[in-house]
Amino acid sequence: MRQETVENYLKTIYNLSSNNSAVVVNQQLANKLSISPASVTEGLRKLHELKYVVYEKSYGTRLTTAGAKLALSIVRRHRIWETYLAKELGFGWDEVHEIAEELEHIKNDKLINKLSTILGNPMFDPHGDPIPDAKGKIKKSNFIKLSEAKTKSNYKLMGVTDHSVAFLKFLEKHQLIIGANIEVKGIEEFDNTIVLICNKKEVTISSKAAECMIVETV
Amino acid sequence: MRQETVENYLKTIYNLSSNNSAVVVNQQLANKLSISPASVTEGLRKLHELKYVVYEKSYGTRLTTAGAKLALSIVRRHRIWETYLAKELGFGWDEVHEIAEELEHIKNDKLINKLSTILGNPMFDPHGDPIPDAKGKIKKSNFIKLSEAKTKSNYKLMGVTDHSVAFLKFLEKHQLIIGANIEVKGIEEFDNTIVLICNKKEVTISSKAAECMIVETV
DNA sequence: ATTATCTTTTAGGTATACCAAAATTAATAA
DNA sequence: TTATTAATTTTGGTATACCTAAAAGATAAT
Ligand SMILES: [Mn+2]
Ligand SMILES: [Mn+2]
Ligand SMILES: [Mn+2]
Ligand SMILES: [Mn+2]
Repeated sequence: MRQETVENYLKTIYNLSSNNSAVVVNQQLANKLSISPASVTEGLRKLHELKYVVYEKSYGTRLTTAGAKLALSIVRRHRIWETYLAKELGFGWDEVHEIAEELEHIKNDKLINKLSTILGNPMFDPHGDPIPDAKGKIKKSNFIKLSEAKTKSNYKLMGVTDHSVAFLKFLEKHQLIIGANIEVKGIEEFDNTIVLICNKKEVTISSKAAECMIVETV
Repeated sequence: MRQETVENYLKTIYNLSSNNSAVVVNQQLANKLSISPASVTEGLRKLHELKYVVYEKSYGTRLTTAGAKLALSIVRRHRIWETYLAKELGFGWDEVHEIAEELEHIKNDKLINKLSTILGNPMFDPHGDPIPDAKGKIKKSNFIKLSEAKTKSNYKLMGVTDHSVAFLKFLEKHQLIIGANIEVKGIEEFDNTIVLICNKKEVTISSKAAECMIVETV
C-alpha cells in the first residue's frame, strides 16, 4: 500500500473516531475519503494486514497502537503546517487546510520539529484543534459546542469543526475568530437558531453552524 | 499520468538537456529516474501524447514550450524550497535536496512566491543553481568547471553539479563553500588531480570532483 | 558491407488503487 | 418474526506505473 494512502486512511479513521465513539464504520470513511464503499472494504483489509487497524467485517474498524501512533504523527504534521502557514507565511485560516493536506505527507521529523520550535511549540492550530507533541501526546480540553450553550451566558470561541472556506469566511466576516468573546442573547425555540453578540454586533447563527463552533464557558 | 510522475520526468529531462545538448536519450532518463529503459519508452510516449515533449522513436526527446514551462516551475519550486530550508530553517546544503524532492510537488503559487519574497527573491539556490523567476526566466551565467581551470589562477566557487551528501560534506570539510576563494596551485598531468589553496589550506581535488565544481574566474 | 555491440522498443506480466453491479449481511419496521 | 431497507462485501473490471525478456534498430569496428 502506498504510504500516502495509508496515511490518509489512518488520519481519517483517527479524526472520525475521536469525534464519535472509537469504532468507525465504512460509510463514514467512504464519505471522507471520497471513494466507494467497495474500495474502503479493500483498503481496510490491507490496513488490517499491516496491523494498523483492527477491522471486524461488517462491524467496524479501530486503530491499533501502531496505527494511532502513525495517525497522531500525521495529525501533528498537518496542524503544525497549518499553524506555520497562518502565523509565519501570512495565509488565512480558510486557506491553510488545503495546502496542509499535501504538506502533511512530507516525512521529516527534523523539519516538523523545527517549524514547531519556531512557532513556540503551539498547542492549537488556526482552527483551535489541538496539536499532538513530538511524542503524540495531545492536550485534552473540555469545551462545548455553541449549539449546547445557554441563553444569557458568555463564551469564548475556541475552535471550529468545519474547515470549509465558506464557513470560515462567514465567521471571519462577523469577527468570529478564535478567542472572540460571545454573548448568547437568545435561542430560537423553533429551529435552535442562536442570536449572539460579538464585538458589540448582533449575529444570527444557524443551528448547523452552531454545531461547528467550539466554545469555552467564560 | 499522475501529476507527480509527469513532473519528475519533465524536471529530469530539463536538467539533462540544460547540461548537455537539447536532446535527451532514454538511457540517461532511465538512470536518473531509477527505472528501466522499457518504462522510459512508455513514459515518453505518454508525455508526447500530453504534448509536453517531442519524442522521436529511437532518437531522443526534447521539451515542448508547454513542457519547458512546467519543468521550469518545478525547478523553481525545488530551488526555492532548498533555499528556504537552508536560509530560514537551518538545514545544511547536504540535507535540503532530499526534502525538496518532495516539497517541489506541492502546487501553490502563492506559497512559493511568498517564500521567495521572504528570501528576497534569490537568484541562486544553496548549490549555486539559478532559480527561475515566477515567469520562468532564468539568470544565465558563464562559469566554468574547476576541471577546466588553469594553474596559478584564482577562482571563486559558484556552484556544484553533484548534490550527494558525501560530496557536499567533503567540500564543507575543507571550507569549500559557495563563494570561497580558490587558488589553483597545480594540476597533476598524470590524472588531472588539482591541488588548490582555500583559506590558506592546501586541498587535493580529484578530477571527478573537479568536474562537479563550478567556478568563476577572479 | 558485415558483424558485433549497445540502445531502444515491444510483448507479456505484476501490484496498487480505484470502480460499478450483484450478492450478502445487518438493522429496522411492521 | 418476517419483510423491507440499508450497509457491507464480493466479483469482475479499469488505469497507472512499473518490470523482465525477447525482438528490432542504430552505431561502431573490422
Ligand atoms: Mn485542517
Ligand atoms: Mn492528506
Ligand atoms: Mn536539488
Ligand atoms: Mn521529484
